[in-house]
Formats: sequence, structure tokens, C-alpha cells
Amino acid sequence: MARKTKEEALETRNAILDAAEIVFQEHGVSRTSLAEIAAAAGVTRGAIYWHFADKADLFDAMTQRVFGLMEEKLAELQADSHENPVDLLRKLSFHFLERVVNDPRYFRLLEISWHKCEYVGEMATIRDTHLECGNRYLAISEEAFRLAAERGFLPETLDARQAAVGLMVLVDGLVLNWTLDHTLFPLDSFGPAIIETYLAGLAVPAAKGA
Amino acid sequence: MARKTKEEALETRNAILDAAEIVFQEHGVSRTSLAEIAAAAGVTRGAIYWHFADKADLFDAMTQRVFGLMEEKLAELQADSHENPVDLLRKLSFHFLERVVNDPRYFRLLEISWHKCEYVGEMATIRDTHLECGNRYLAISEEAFRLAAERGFLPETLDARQAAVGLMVLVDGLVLNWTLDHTLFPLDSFGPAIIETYLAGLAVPAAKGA
DNA sequence: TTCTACATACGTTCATGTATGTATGTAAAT
DNA sequence: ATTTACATACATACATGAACGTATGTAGAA
Repeated sequence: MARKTKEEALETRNAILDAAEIVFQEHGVSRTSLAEIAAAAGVTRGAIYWHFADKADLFDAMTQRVFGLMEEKLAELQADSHENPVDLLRKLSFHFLERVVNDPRYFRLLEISWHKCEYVGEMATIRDTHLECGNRYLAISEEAFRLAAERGFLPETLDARQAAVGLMVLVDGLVLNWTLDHTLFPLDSFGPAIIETYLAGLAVPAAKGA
Repeated sequence: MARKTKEEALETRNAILDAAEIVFQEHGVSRTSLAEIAAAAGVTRGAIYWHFADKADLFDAMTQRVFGLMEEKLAELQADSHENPVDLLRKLSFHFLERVVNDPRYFRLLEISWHKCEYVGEMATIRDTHLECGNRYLAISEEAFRLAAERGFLPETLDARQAAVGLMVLVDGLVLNWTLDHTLFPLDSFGPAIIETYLAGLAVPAAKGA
């Protein structure tokens, strides 16, 4: 075999990423060799080393391909104006959960990230990605909660930071456990309901203090 | 070096487990060789292979040593009678969070389990441990919520299973994020407060439905 | 003396990275 | 329109090293 046209090369690259997703999900990141991925993609290691520097680079590209799409959605939702800023958070988290349920590629990536990879060494970049993403979500949520309290939708005494942390860990916990065993509970129905429960708790003035 | 007395041998075994905890935390489970652990413990691989079959067996023993202690606490708390069964859940989750904050060994094990190991192959036993532990917690919580609703502490319309799942994922989410970056928020103050918020939300009749 | 609790030594496997081969696409020169 | 020259997109081959499991050695306890 020899040189392909540019679009054929891009197909090869995507085939490698597709294969990586599946093999990583099956055997975990550290236990899968590049040879396995190559075989699953129908190429040799040569192709992988052509497109990617090493396994970490391949992993990064894989996550970029899937999680990169989330940015637009965020911008889109932020563009809409909400009288009650909490509605933005509701939409955001619901959209995220829906994505996890309906997009198998998104599900795979989350399962790999949470349960099939170690946040260590060169793979720690995924940790940073998570942290960065979490911090952005936290910042948005905190601001929304602050505004909501200011506008009287939530108690004035509300600790916006704490409320934001609670929402984030709740969503994370939902996805974490569902990717661990999706028969444990129905995410599509329980997820939103549980989030609503938490948000309702924020409205109870007596409970938000320690 | 040569043969030690039985208690010396047990010291060696514990030294190996101690070393494993630290090295696993630093480099992740799959990337640490038994040679590294041996070096950190001040022994050779021979000692490790004497006490344990392989890395997975060592890992199991390590988790057993730390998580095994939780059983008694659970029994102790369950023995106490509570007028409001939700108090049991409160105590249980608060105790767990407190443990995470104050017991560095517990923290280490959780960080390793969540972020420094892949739930795959022979290491999947830790996944089963998590699932089993989660299911027990779920069962206890569900029963407690059911009782609480029955006794009028919570709305009759409460979905006990859903409430239990929410509590579990909330606690998991808290620990998960805090082990990921403990500067993100103060677990000792935020944790209980966030749980209280959720529990308060359960008491709001309008919010428990989808 | 025998068994224990290791240390040491050995052989094998396996993944990695690189070096090299090679056929084709592409652009420029003729 | 060919031909030439070079870059591209891989496949193949090779060298290295690391980790593993086991086999064997050994000094002290029982």
C-alpha cells in the first residue's frame, strides 16, 4: 500500500480513532497496545505513528474529537437569555445527561475517562481537561446562582459557590455511576428528577446553611 | 537476609502494602511495576511474590485492609434506632465524608480507586467491590426513605429508590471531585451542607416528580 | 533438619520507538 | 501531455528495554 489522497488519509485517521474508542473501552487505556488498535482499525502501527506521536497523543485527539463539540452547545445556551438564570443550568445539565444517554460515542468517552484510564503521567492531560471543564461549569453555575438569588428566585442567604459545587458533583455522580453500571437506575428519568430535587432544596431557606 | 519470625513477616507484608498505596497513588496502578513497590518497601520482588500471587492480588489485599473496616461502622450505626430513618443516612454519609477528610489512608485508597486504576481485566474486582458496596448502600437508603415517607417525615409520593440513588450519586460525586482536586472546595463544610440541601429538596412535595 | 521468608538469577514475552522501504499523489518543468 | 522530482501515507523490519513469572539459593526459626 502506499500514498492515499488527503481525504482517504483522514478516513484512516478517523478509523484509528474509532478503533481506539472501542478497544480502550474494552481493555482499558494502559492495557491496550498500539498494535491492538492498529489491528482493530485494519492498519498497521505505522499508520498510527504517522498520524499520532504516541498513545497519549492519540488519546488526546480522541477526546478532542468528541468533547470538542460541547463548546458550541454551551455558547448556544449562554446566548439565550433567561429570566431565571437557573433555567440555563437546568438546560445545560439536562442536555449533558441527554447526550450521555443518546450519544454512544459520548458515553464511551465518559466511560473510558472515568473508569478505563489512569489520571497519571502523560495521561494526566485528561485530568486537566476534566478540571478545566469543571471549573468553567462551576464559574457559570456560581454566577447563575448568584444572579438568581439577587433577583429573588432563590434565598438571599444562598451560598452560590456551594450551590454550584453541589450541582456539579451531582451531575458528575450521576454520570459516574451510570457509566459504571447503566442498569443501576434509568438516567433519563432519574437524572433530571434528582437534579430538580436538589434545586428545590436550594429554595428552602433553612437548609442552605451548614 | 533470610527468614524472619512470623510477626516480622507480617511487618514486611504491611510494609509492602504501605509502599503500594503510595506508589500506586503517585504513578497509577498499571504503570507501577512490582520492582518499584519492592524498592519503596525496602525489599525485593521475591518478598512480594512470597506474600502475594501477583499485582492484582496485592491490590485486593490493599483495599481489603482499608475498606474492610467500614463494615463494623455500618453495623454500629444500624444498631442505633432512629425515629426518623433519614438520620441514619445522614450519619452514615457524614461519617463517610469525615473519614475521607481525616483518614489519609482512606483518602489514598479512594483516590487510587477513582483516578489511578482501570476497572478492567483482573482489576475489575475493584469494580465489583464498588458496585456491591453501592448496592448495599442503595438498599439501606431506599428502605430508610421508604420508612421515612411512611412515618410522615417525607411526602407519601416520594420515590424511595430515586431518592436513594440521588443520595448515593451525590456522595460519590463529592468524593470523586474532592479526590480529583481537594482545593476545589472544602469537603468538610460543603459536603454536609450540600447533602442537607438535597434532603431538604426531598421534603418539597412538588419537586420529587419528574 | 526441615520449613520459612525472603534474595538473587534467569529466561521469556511484549510493547515501544525508530529506521527503512515503497508505492502513490501532486506540482512543476519541459 | 509527459516526465521529473518530491512529499505523503503508510507497511515492514529491527533494536531495545522493561516487566513478569519462575527457578534456585540461603540463612535463620521452629
